[in-house]
Amino acid sequence: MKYSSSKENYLKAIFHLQEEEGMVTTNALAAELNTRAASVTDMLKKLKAQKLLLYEKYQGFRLTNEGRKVAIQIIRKHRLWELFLVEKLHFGWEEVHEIAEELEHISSRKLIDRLDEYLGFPTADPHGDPIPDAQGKLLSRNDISLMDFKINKMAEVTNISDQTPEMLDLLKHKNISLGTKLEIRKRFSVDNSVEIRIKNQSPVTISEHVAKNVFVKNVE
Amino acid sequence: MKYSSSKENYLKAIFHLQEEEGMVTTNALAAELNTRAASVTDMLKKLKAQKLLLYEKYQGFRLTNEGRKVAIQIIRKHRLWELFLVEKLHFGWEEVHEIAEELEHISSRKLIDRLDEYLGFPTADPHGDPIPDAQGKLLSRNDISLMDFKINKMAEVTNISDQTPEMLDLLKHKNISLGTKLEIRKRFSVDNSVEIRIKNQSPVTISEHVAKNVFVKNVE
DNA sequence: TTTATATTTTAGATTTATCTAAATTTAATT
DNA sequence: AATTAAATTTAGATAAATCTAAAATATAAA
Repeated sequence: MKYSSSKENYLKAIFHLQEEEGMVTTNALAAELNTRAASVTDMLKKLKAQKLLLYEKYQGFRLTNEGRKVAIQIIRKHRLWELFLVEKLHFGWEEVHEIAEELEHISSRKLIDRLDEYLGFPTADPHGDPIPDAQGKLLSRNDISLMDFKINKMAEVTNISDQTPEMLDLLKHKNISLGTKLEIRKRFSVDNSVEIRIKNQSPVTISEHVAKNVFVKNVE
Repeated sequence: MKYSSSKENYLKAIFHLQEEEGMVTTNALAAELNTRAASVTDMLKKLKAQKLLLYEKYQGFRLTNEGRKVAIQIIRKHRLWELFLVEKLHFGWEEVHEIAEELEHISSRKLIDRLDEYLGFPTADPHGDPIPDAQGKLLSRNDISLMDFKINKMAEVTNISDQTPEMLDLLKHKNISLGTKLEIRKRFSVDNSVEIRIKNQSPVTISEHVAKNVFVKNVE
């Protein structure tokens, strides 16, 4: 089945909000898609009619299995294209999102499977997000915000969720990038800032905002 | 400026018909785009309003410089993507057209210039058609239909304009492909068929239809 | 050059995705 | 529990791209 770019964007946004926020509301979805609540309601009805969404008015909504499947395929395409742009065309990881927003709607299944193969069946995109495989299996990310990570344990940076140039500038300055190994030395409850230490470097402090947007995983 | 995929398709089709047929008519354009004459008229008005087309009703139409420029950029994108699909993702040249029809509407200029670089600034796509450069300069194809080629002179196949599976099947069977060197031995005026001979092979006859769709260039 | 035919254009609908403003329903607060 | 506020949905419009059927224009044939 083929769906319009607009429908695909709705499915993807619902999927993401479901994952991250648990609950999805009409308003949240409107904000995410830069549109109006009324437009969202219109589309929810269409998605329901196509059995991509379980929806009763005023009672909330969630993706059907089919809707979820479609959303995951879009995410797969988005992330594979992002990786292609960074790895093969040497784009910066901060500039690929927008282009991938367009590329993810190219429909050919064969194209995306070939691209996957060409890239060596990668498991994560340039931001560290997992790439669903051809069967739509999405490895759950076992990473966690630095904000929530335990103290005095070695962590490895797997993901930066805020990709603004300002954030990237700060991280570069502090020598933090994907793969950086560090540990939390101290938390300051006044402002929720944390002091971290990168291997063989002197400790630095990062703000709550930064800590919330840097994701790490355990390193034994 | 950004134009809808539909507008881009119209511009491209007008450009192609202009090149190949000299004159473009509303009906021819409708046929090319698998749409109705009335729809074409509607769009012609919109293109005129955007100064992409010179058009007076009932008096015919042609692209403005701007319209031509846009069309050439679409063609550049189409051909670069086709080459990418064949060279990097190992698609057969007969299966890439449809996918490139979608990819050609991705808007990022930087993307296409990077792709161009990645492919080594190629000058022709997998069908032998020239790829316009970043400045929109389109090398004129110096090839000619086998139908019109002179007799008893060595020719090299540069292009197959009818890409249907039936045509490709026939060409494969007769050992004709891009780069094949052959010469015309005889023309039969009854049915406009031509007898050709590929180097070191016994002569074969091809129909008018086939000869019209196989393009060749001179070989000294 | 008039008539017949073919081509092109207009008029009026339809579909998809949007919007604003008003109405409805649910949730929160006194 | 009644009222207010917030969230959601409906009603009615709009813009883009398309369509069919009818009208207008141009071209070809008698």
